[in-house]
Amino acid sequence: MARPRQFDEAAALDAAVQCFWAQGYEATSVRDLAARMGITGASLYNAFGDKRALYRRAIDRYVAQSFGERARRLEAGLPPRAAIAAFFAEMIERSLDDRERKGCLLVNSALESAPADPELRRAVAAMIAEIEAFFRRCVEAGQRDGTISTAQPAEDLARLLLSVQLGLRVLARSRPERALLEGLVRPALALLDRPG
Amino acid sequence: MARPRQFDEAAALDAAVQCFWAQGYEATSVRDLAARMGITGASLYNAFGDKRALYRRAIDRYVAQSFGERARRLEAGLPPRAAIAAFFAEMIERSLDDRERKGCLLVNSALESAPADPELRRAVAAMIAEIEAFFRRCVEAGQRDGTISTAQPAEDLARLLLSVQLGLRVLARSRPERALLEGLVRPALALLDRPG
DNA sequence: TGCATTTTAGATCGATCGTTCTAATATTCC
DNA sequence: GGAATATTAGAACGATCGATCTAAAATGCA
Repeated sequence: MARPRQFDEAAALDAAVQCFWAQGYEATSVRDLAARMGITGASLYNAFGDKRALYRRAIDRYVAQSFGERARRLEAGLPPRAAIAAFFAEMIERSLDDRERKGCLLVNSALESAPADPELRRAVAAMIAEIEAFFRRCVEAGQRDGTISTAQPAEDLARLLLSVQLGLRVLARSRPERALLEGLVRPALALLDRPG
Repeated sequence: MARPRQFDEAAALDAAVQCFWAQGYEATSVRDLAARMGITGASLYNAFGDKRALYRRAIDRYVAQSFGERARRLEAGLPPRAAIAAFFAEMIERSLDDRERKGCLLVNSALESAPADPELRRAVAAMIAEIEAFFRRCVEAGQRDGTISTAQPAEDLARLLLSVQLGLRVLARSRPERALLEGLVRPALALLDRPG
């Protein structure tokens, strides 16, 4: 019927992720976005709606690619206790390799857009709940096969791991020091080994 | 020699704290600030320099009043293990009372202004290090008097507590649920009790 | 009281914000 | 090939951004 889209929508979305990730929502202008995405403002609005809708899609894509991929891979390939350890180890390496100090887009947007947009807030909360659910599945499986302590309920241990992960992401943006990050993960993992 | 300042500088700074706390740096305009502070734009620039300098002073004031006050009070009035527990308990209550979901201004600005302003970044990192030092003093004192486990080095335990605190602050903004926050603190405190 | 100095209020600066509009271009179906 | 339609590029919109300027008002010291 009509002229097909000339640019690669997925690649453009990846570029938008980079923008929002590096600068945050407010500090990223639509002109920044269009330039990095290699399209014009009109095409951006035509293809993605408005800035807010693009942000939402960028977050979705980021979470699916970074957390989703890692959770699936580790949960399928490693025993539960090792999957948790590997999850944190990968996060530390990612954080230390992050020269731009971008941190985690999900954590960033959890803070930046908390009060403003209720719908986005709910979406972010749901994504954080998915991370919690990953930890919980690992802890429960580890408790069943005896590799993780049952001194604390799986529910609470998963919540602790979640908060450690979020805290690590915050800390890494401010002080990306290996000793600091590895030091805090050590006692968290030791807690899982506690006899009970 | 000249006309004295007509407005209360401390009160104006408190109002600026409220603005930056609720909306973040980028989303707060100088006009917002001036209106909430009860002064005009010219007075704001005259008394505080520019928006960035005001932000910096607001963060300093916030940290001195919220964390500084609490750390001094708890460290002086409670045994170390109890001081840590009380610190987290107060933080949970504050988070659940926070209807505007403002979270912690220090954590917020650790993420929002991480890449932009190196000087501010260093200042925020130093303030976070002060929180770490508070935890470390408590853990070391508790290990000396036998109320805190020595199975993990005080250094690592303090880092874990720091990351749990930061994570709790992030989580509370997204999901301010008592069961969630209390659940994650429970295993963190249990780790301190571990025999060793 | 009068001079020096600072703070005030409000207009105003150029730049940039998110968004939309106007044409021109390119494509598919008939 | 021609009509219909979507996408393109770029100008343009009003609003708002951080910051400054101009006077007028108000104070402390002589």
